Parts: sequence; C-alpha cells; structure tokens
Amino acid sequence: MEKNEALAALSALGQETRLDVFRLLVVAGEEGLLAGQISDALDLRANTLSANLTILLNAGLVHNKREGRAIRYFSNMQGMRGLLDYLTKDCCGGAPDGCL
Amino acid sequence: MEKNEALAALSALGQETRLDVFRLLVVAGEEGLLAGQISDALDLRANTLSANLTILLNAGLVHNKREGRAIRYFSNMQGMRGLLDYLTKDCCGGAPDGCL
DNA sequence: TCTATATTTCCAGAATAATTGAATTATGGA
DNA sequence: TCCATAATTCAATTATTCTGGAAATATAGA
Repeated sequence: MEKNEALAALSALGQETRLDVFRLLVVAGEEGLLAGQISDALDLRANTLSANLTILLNAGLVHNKREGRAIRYFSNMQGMRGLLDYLTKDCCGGAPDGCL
Repeated sequence: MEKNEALAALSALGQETRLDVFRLLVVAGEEGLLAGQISDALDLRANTLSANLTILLNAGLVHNKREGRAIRYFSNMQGMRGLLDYLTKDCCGGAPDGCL
C-alpha cells in the first residue's frame, strides 16, 4: 500500500459516522448489510450515508453489490490488512519483533 | 480501546503531515527524534510541527522526553497496537480467523 | 544576568470537509 | 407504461481543521 492509499483509509476512518459504518460492516461479516439497513441502524439520512459510503469505497475499505433496487455493502478486510501493514512497515529501526 | 480513542488516533493519522511525522518516528524506533530533527527532515515550521505533535500526543500515538532545551519524540507502539485491535475487534460475524 | 536556542502557545485567516434539501437515476412490480 | 422504492448526485450552508505570524516559555551557556 502506498502512502496516499493509507492516508485515504485513515482519514476515511477518522470520522465518527464513517467509523460507525465501517465497524458495523466489520461485525456484520460476509453477510454485509443493505444501505437502508445501515441508515436505519445508525439513524442517518440516505444522502449522508451515501456520501460517506462513497468515501469508504474510494478508500478501498468497503465494497458493494446491487441486489434488485437495494445495494448491499461489505467491509473489505483486505483493504484493512493493507492499512495495518503500511502502518507497521519498517518499524522500530529494523527491529520489528519489538514493535507489536 | 474505546471508540473515541480510536477516532482520535485515526483522525490524527489521516492527515499527511502527521502521518509523515508518525512514520518517521516509527522507523526511527527507540532512538526517537528531536523535534528539530523532525522539522528539518520534513521541512515544517516549528509551530506547525508542534501543533501536529500535540495532536499525536493526545491521540496516544507518540510520547516525548525533554533533553536540555530540545524535546525528543518517540512513536508509541502500544497506542498503535490498541488501534489495530480496535479495528479488528468482533470482526466477521464471529469468525475472526477469516478476517485478516 | 543577559543572550541564544528549541519549542510551544495564541490567534486569525484560508482551506477542507460534513450535512442537508431538492432533484435524479435505477430497479421492480402492477 | 406508470408508480413506488432504494439509493445517489448536486448545490449550498455550516462546521471543522490547517497553517503561519507573533509572542511566550524553557533551558543552556557566557
């Protein structure tokens, strides 16, 4: 992962609404959730949620799939993994075992 | 780690200057770096750096130690660890092995 | 004590980001 | 085709954050 991708992921998650959405999808797991279920669960207006989901999508933290007129969202654990790796890369002056 | 701490850490890192500072300190390891060395390395004004270091401090991502008139900064890998744990907690609908 | 250095604090202006109402697109069903 | 539902896009307003100049604090050394 490159710096700009990490930055996109971190700033996406560094906002309460989006962290809530992402955590909800992480806990939901493979089943994911429909956009409408997310807005119900978190009491968000559809357009606010949509804007925030777009930011999470662009950051590679979620993906989606249309189901009829609804759209199902999933957390993207690969994107998450890439972020964790970026943050700990080259850590501790070459003594990575002591890092984490 | 609680949500607000995670949020503080994520929004702290979700900004280019601070991510640069943090990464520099992560790579520097136990030796850390003086504030002046950081501002030289990243070409930042002292007051801008100071404001950003304060945000990283409050987020629990760095710590510091005075050395004469200079101040040495270190990355706080425990804070980092707490963040990673928060992000992956309860993941994947109770099938954590499949997560990461 | 006086001066220089290292860093922080305070404040204001500029730049970004978040939310919302209104309108639009996409799909499914009568 | 027409209507209802699900979600998105657009434009504007509000809120937050970032930076930088000036001043202040802390320490070291002459």
